[in-house]
Amino acid sequence: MSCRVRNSLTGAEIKLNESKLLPIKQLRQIIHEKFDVEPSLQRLFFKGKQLEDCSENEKDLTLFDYSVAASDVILLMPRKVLAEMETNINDASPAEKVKEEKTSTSEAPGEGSQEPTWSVGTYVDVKDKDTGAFFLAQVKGFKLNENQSGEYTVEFTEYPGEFTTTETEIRNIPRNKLAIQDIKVDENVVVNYNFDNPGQLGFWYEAKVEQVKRTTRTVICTINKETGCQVKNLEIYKSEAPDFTEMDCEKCKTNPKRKCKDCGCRKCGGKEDSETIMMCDECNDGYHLKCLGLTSLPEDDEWYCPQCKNENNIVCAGGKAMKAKERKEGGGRDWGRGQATEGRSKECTIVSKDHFGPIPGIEVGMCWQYRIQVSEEGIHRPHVAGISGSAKSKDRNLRGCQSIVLSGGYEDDVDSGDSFLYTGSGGRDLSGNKRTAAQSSDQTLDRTNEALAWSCMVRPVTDKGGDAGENWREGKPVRVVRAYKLKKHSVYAPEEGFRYDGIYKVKRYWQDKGESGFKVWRYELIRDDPSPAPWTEEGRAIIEREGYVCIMRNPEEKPGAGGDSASKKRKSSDNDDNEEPAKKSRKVYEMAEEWKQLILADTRNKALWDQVLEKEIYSRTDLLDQVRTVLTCQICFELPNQQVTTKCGHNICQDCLKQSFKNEVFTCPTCRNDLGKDLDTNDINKDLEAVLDKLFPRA
DNA sequence: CATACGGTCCCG
DNA sequence: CGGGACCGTATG
Repeated sequence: MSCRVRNSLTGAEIKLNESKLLPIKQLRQIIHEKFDVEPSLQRLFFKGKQLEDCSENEKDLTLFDYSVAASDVILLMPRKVLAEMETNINDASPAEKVKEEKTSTSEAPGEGSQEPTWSVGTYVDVKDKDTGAFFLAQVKGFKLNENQSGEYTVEFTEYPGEFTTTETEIRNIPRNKLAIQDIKVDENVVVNYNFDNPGQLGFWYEAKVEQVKRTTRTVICTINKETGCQVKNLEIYKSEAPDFTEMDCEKCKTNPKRKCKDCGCRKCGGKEDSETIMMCDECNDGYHLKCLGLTSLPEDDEWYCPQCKNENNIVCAGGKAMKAKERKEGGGRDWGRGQATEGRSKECTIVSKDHFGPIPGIEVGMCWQYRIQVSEEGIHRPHVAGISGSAKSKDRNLRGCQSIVLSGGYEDDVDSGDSFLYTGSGGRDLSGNKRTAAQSSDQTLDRTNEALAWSCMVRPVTDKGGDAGENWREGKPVRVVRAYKLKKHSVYAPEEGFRYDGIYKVKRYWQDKGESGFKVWRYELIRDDPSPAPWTEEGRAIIEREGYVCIMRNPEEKPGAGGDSASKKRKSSDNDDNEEPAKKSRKVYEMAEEWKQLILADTRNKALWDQVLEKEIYSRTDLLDQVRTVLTCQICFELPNQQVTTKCGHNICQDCLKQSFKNEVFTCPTCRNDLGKDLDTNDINKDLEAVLDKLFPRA
């Protein structure tokens, strides 16, 4: 056995020539000798696990127990005895004058009298030169080096001794978690990643986003020049890198005081008056208005720098359009950017994919702008298909159709509200990558057609059809959604979007000759739902009372046009004092009174709830997203279970917390505050539990 | 791998 | 403004 141990903070490594049965206790002794770190201060990691001396039944654990193989590397993270970390952990107020401390490194600032970005005493994140990961540290001193850039002395919380580092290696502690929709390609973010064992908890790194996969809520990014690192959405924070490092300029090290044409104005190199720097929509280079000879912002939405304007005789709308042209010859069309092809940003998990019957939390009359949202809610999962279900499940009870959508796409459909005639799918020529087409052949009783037949209580299911007669209610419950497009054929269609109309049952199914002349499968469904239908007076009253409105996916966008003009012409300036002329009133989501009461009752999380409620929220989904974002347990990255609320105002699963304490990690996983050993891990926040049970009902 | 009652932009 | 072409994506 010849594995290695690496000291994560110094980068030093030792090679072990011991047996696989080396007890962890003895490993600690070896490390003590070689690295001079006492066993009690050693935190040893392997494949995301922290090595422990013995198992629960007091048995000594060995390298073998952790499956450490030759060529593997065990990481040593020395732990400094946690000094009372006092206050101001998150108080990284920039550019505060350094107190005239006696620190050996503190010299009289040079003539430029550059001020430090971080003051002495501040807790910050500092990049470890060896691993590239960021660790909590305290600023101890500051001076200017010969290159006129700042040099700091810092002390890591978990490692003894002082280190010098440069401004570019220091960040404010990240504390803004990013929702998946707020993560943009090419942006810098802070992620938790484990190089040895991706997917497991690791260290915090700064990463550049390559790709956002909203379907799986994961992000592919580049960490330490290693591309393709996959990170779960909930582990991603906004980078707190100071503004001037946003591009990480190679030339000037993004020093704000130095002129640089790469990261400043292309013409003069200056970085002052950043709010008057315009960015070219083609090459993204910046130019001062004054350097262009302009006094005000141009009227046009797009703007191209002199170079790009000259290079392209036909001014084209930037990268996107160019790419579309490259993709396909002839015409240069630009498809596939719409909601139809966007993919899901989340998946309903409160019920399984093959769940029959209503979805907890989804009421008759609720309405969404796009099919994809209906899919996200778990009501009707397929993206395009009208019938959801399978007839091929091993478990006969799972054969059937969970849901259908009435979209008016089949001419043989007849809608009478409380009952309707539905047409099966297929019999269409979809070649040429189409999603719909005219009937051009006979439909067969397979796939989803067969599934829908299984929803009728008649057995066996055969291509002779079936009629349940009086017993129609014994069929499987089918969730029914009506689309606005149905308006053409039916008065029961919603005004806009896709509306959940409740449970229907398949009374009978039979083969018939369709209007097209080809054979189609037809189904009669009858409503069987305790909630009144949306088109009845009673139903309308409920919709009114509960405030169900069509939930828009992009509330910012006008309902009509699809034009997207990201009008961030200017470089982000911290305070936009030129207020937009009174925004059009948008429909804001009003949550049910019952929810509000429960939330108010959770007084321990008042700050957190205030934070959620002060945001502009447009829909129930929106609200749940926000709640999920602020409440996610930072250890397991799920919504907390049996959660304990810390004094610093964060929520952790009881089990996660206990495990953390067992590993002698006593810092809050969210803000790294010292939780102290006196936090009662049995003090479950029942008030929060009540809210979570209501907002995220379990199946 | 084939299928699918979306959604968008282009064009007439 | 309406119809045609056709894109990515979830599902079985």
